[in-house]
Amino acid sequence: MCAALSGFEVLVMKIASWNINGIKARHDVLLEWLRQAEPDIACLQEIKSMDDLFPAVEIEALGYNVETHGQKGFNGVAILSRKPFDEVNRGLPLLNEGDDADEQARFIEGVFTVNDTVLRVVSLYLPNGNPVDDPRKFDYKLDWMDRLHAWSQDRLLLEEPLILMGDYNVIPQAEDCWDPKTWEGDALFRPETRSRFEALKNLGFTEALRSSTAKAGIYTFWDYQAGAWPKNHGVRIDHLLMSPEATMHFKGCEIDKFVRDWGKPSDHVPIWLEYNDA
DNA sequence: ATGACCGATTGCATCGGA
Repeated sequence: MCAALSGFEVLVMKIASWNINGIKARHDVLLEWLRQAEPDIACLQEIKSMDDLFPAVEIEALGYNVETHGQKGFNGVAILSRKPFDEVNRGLPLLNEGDDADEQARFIEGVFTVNDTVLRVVSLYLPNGNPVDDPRKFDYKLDWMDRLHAWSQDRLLLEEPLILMGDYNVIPQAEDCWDPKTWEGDALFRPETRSRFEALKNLGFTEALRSSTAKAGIYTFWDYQAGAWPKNHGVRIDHLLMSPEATMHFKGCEIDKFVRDWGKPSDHVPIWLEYNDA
């Protein structure tokens, strides 16, 4: 109201991340959440679909541009945006030339224009890493985190608003899970994993949720098994990391827990931030 | 009573997820 009266418009964008655990199984739930939550940008993980089979028609009918980086059966990420994409980059670069190619679709970057400035948004699905004694799993996870670190160092040199959002498969601290003892030794909670997440943040990122609250027991994932949801045995593994230039626009962070109570839910719930574009 | 999982695949069992 005041902004309108004073002659300039303050707009707040809603930018969300959600591991939907399969677009085929979650199509109707996703559409309902898009209608209710009305995000301006939504980063999706685990679409479990090839690009040309992604059901984009009804999503586009709600006003979204759709860009995917998918593969058959597993993984796969996407970005839905009401703003047009200026640029899309798929896949996280390798650390060294000659390294084995990464066949897994876990990373997509969208570039947008907001009030004549750049906004970069990444949807990422970091490897789970279990079991830790399998190098194809845990070493792959740690290597992927090293690649994300290197890519982020490079991007931060641009000094632009940049938001890295997604399913990190990282429990940052003991208070981010129901029972730390049950997670000891798990790839999501191993010291090698948590120290890499800390190192990534220490490049200069601000974690949206933790800049809003220090409360324990805030979760974004509840396993389908063993009544984890009704018992509130959750973990906080979906994170939003903001570059300094993005943090200046940060207004708040929320988790759409209510979606976990809907029929046929994903095991993750959406997490989103408000981005003041003035 | 005390909470027995879910999604994708060419499948009617297996894998991957966390």
